[in-house]
Amino acid sequence: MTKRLKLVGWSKEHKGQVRNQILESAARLFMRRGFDNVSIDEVMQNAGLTRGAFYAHFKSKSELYAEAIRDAALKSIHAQEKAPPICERVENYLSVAHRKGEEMACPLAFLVSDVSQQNDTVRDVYTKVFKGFVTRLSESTQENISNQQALQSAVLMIGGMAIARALNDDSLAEQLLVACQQAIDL
Amino acid sequence: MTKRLKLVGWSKEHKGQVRNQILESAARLFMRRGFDNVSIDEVMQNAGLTRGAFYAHFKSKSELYAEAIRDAALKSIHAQEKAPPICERVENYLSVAHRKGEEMACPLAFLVSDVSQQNDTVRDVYTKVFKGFVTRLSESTQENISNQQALQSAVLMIGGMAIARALNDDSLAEQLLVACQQAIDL
DNA sequence: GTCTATAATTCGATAGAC
DNA sequence: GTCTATCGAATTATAGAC
Repeated sequence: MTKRLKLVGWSKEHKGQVRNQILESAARLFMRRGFDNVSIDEVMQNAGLTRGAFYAHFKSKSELYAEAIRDAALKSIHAQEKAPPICERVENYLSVAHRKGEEMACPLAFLVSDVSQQNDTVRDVYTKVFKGFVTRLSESTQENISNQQALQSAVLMIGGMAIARALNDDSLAEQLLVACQQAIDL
Repeated sequence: MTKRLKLVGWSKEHKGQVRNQILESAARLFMRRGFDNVSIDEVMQNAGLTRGAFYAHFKSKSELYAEAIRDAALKSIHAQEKAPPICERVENYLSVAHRKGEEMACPLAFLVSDVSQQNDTVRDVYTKVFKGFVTRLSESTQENISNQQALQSAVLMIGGMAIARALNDDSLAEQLLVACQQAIDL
């Protein structure tokens, strides 16, 4: 079903688009239900394809998972950079909307303990994304904050969101998110 | 295979022991690999039994998961109360040993995102355990700290440990744990 | 209460036609 | 590259003997 226009070279572009569709479908599903509760069949259906086509793009489910995390992180960063003031970014991150995970979603918070059960490749991607998160946090401040302060803020954001998502008490969760906002002084 | 001594009434006690063995086996396995990567068969084998006996103690895998979290939390609390000074408890919690999860393990940190994918019953147990964690934190201090301060400290402990476990960089993880310790002022 | 046996699914990955 | 078909493996839960 590949679009093949030899004169225009549409094929390569098309494959990139399909790969992107798979990655977005995967990120959305993995973020909601974790690695094990998402099947390749489901990912491909949401991308408008069938199972068989999967292995032309990724060599395993685990590789897809790692790439989906990397991709979701890049897009989450891209979305964040529309709100330049750092305090506003923190508010957006620690928002009720983010907790519900309907729009943007940060894999660092949504998949913490999920990742800690995965192989080294996946955990390497997570680690790299986390380092980027911390670096961007310290570079976004006017006074150069210490690396330790950036780490603390990162924990309050990522950890706070992760815990808020686990709680089955909306009121307590909101209270928790506010407390984390207050604790972050940048 | 039940021990039935009608005169002594050993049977009920025996069932309690078996249930406890299952719960401990489950907690250890769930904490390491999450809900989906642990089979009932495995849990029962580690408890010295076979699959079929499982449903005489729990009505589903999900119920076992909830009970295992509750049980692990109770035992984790019991272990913590051997170290009265609150600062020492924080150090123990944010230790490299805890991150490796070989001895005690806190389900709040080890299963955060795992729980956020489970049903209301499981999330209710998690929420109740979390509330107890926060309450005990504020009551352990000499000056009555605010509820907000207790929430912030809880996030730094639980969230910090959860993230440290996901990272595939021991040095960075240790740095993170130290940063969380420093941020907690009780 | 515990065992063996099995029903009923589900899923990851591969093979081969187009 | 994408499809259909299928293998092989694993899992939850139940049934029935002891």
